Amino acid sequence: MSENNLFEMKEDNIVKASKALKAMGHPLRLKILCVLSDGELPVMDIVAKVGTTQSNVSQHIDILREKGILSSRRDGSKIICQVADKEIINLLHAMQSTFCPADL
Amino acid sequence: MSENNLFEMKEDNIVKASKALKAMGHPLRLKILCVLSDGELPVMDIVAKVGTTQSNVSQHIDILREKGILSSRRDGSKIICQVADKEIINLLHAMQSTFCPADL
DNA sequence: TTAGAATTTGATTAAATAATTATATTTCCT
DNA sequence: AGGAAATATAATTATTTAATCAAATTCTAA
Repeated sequence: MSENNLFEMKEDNIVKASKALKAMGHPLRLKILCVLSDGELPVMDIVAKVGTTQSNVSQHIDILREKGILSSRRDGSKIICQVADKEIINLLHAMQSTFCPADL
Repeated sequence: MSENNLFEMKEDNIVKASKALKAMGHPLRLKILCVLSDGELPVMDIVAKVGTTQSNVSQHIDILREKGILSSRRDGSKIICQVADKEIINLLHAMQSTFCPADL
């Protein structure tokens, strides 16, 4: 009987999930998440790895933070960033096997 | 030794995945995928379920199709749509448990 | 072969997003 | 206190994206 669609088709759930997806669906932001996939890094290191300006990275980090996908803490003068939780890491791995199966 | 970031940090992989994510990261498009999560449906039925115009749905379906997330076939006068493959379904389930854990 | 349903396409306009540049803030160090 | 490093914010402009509406296709069935 369970005619149960994904997200129960509840508007709130769908909006929430689509916001998170949109946040991850920008090449620079996805790259930032990938760079953080095996550990936390200060912003300056992320900037060095992804190859754009500090300001640009900072703005994108903010977007990821707002959506709860990335978290950060201060350590002295640095802000250390990491993927928010293990669920997101899992999700990233699932995406890798979905979209880049050849690279396994 | 394996300093291996997700997607191997290859630009191509990242661009490809982020495009797919962006395609899913729109509330109407995600809703369409959810509606299709337990089976194929003709466009008109999708329109009825998601509540917007036929033209709008058609355009969004097109975007999903372009990115390989949704596939369709003709059956008589109708176009029947379905989620492209099981990997995508899995991904949608992973997203549900990541973003809507309360609803399990 | 024409009428009519189902779907797509195109044009227009409105709205959201992104990159850039410059400026501000915070913290550390001396 | 004052200067330098690390990060954030703001304003501007360019680009994308979305919704709407009208017109065009494609197919079916009579």
